Amino acid sequence: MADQTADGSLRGGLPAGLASLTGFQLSKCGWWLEQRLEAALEPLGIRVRHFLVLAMLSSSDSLSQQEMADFLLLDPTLMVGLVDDLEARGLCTRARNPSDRRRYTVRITEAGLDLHRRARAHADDVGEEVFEPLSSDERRVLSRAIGQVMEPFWAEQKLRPRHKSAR
Amino acid sequence: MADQTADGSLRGGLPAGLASLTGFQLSKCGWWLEQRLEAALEPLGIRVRHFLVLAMLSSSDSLSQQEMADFLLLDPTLMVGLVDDLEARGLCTRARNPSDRRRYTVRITEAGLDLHRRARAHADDVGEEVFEPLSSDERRVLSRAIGQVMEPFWAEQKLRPRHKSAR
DNA sequence: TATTGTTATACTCTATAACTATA
DNA sequence: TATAGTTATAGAGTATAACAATA
Repeated sequence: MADQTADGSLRGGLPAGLASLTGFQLSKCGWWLEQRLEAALEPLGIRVRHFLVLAMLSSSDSLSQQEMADFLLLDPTLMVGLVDDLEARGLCTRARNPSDRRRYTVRITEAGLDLHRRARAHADDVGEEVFEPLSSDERRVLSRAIGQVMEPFWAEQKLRPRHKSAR
Repeated sequence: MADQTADGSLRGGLPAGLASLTGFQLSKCGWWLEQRLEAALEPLGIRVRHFLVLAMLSSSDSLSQQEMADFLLLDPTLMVGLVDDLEARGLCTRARNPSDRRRYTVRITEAGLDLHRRARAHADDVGEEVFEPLSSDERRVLSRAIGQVMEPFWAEQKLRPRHKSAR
């Protein structure tokens, strides 16, 4: 490992034993991005998870609460309050699915699309700032690599029975 | 965005609105790595956070509990029990720092170094599996990119006063 | 007066269990 | 019998506050 100093720490002061763990750094990077986005979304009156729901709905005609819980790796009981919040603000609508009346058909509204656009702009800004040390080429490689790494995860996730999913 | 299907979802079924958020994927990737490592370390009788403490100590002569809490972004009160656990198993030692008797001088033992080596091997195995879709070149680029992105974070973290740190 | 480490407590968040309605 | 959604509750995890010892 390069950039190592005499006392075993790297530039920035992180001990080498930690700095050399890509998983640790990646995990904290995800945490950092989330914290910054949480702060950036505060003026819009939503949390990151609301934004993620809007992001899902913005690219799908409609989704059920269960489907959304699966994608976000959240417990289905948490989706209740989440969709409640969005519905109360007119950002999405809930309607019973005619072909399976147990399910809701959740759809994003015009107001929801608008808020999503603004929130997405904030998310992109945060990404710009956090990934600023990288060249645009490096950013593309990073983005593509993460997507490629996660593909088998999402595929496996899809096959897993709901009631046994470990979160 | 490539690989998009008619209904707005990507291969693997993740809605495009989510899949295109690198931050979301990166965040879940960190979560996935952590979950898998948690499971891999169970036979060793330690959790990921114990491993991270050992990893720090393995590359430093000694550290105080405060320093370790800062590096791991954990509340200092949590370090008490964590070091308790390790000390009880003979994996580290606690001694008062002679030059500042408020601080502990936490040092890793031979048994601690041995357990760290075994845990690190598990961590590397998990990394191998998760990053398997990438070429070794891509892995190097990814690892280096994450480290580069996080450098300013750790530098800023170091400067931040302890009692005001937001976690 | 400020800081390290500690304990006990309060709080936040999430999962669990039980329920209704649909299938 | 199983699943979608809901509610209330219990549990895990974390931070907060207060303290002792030291600087």
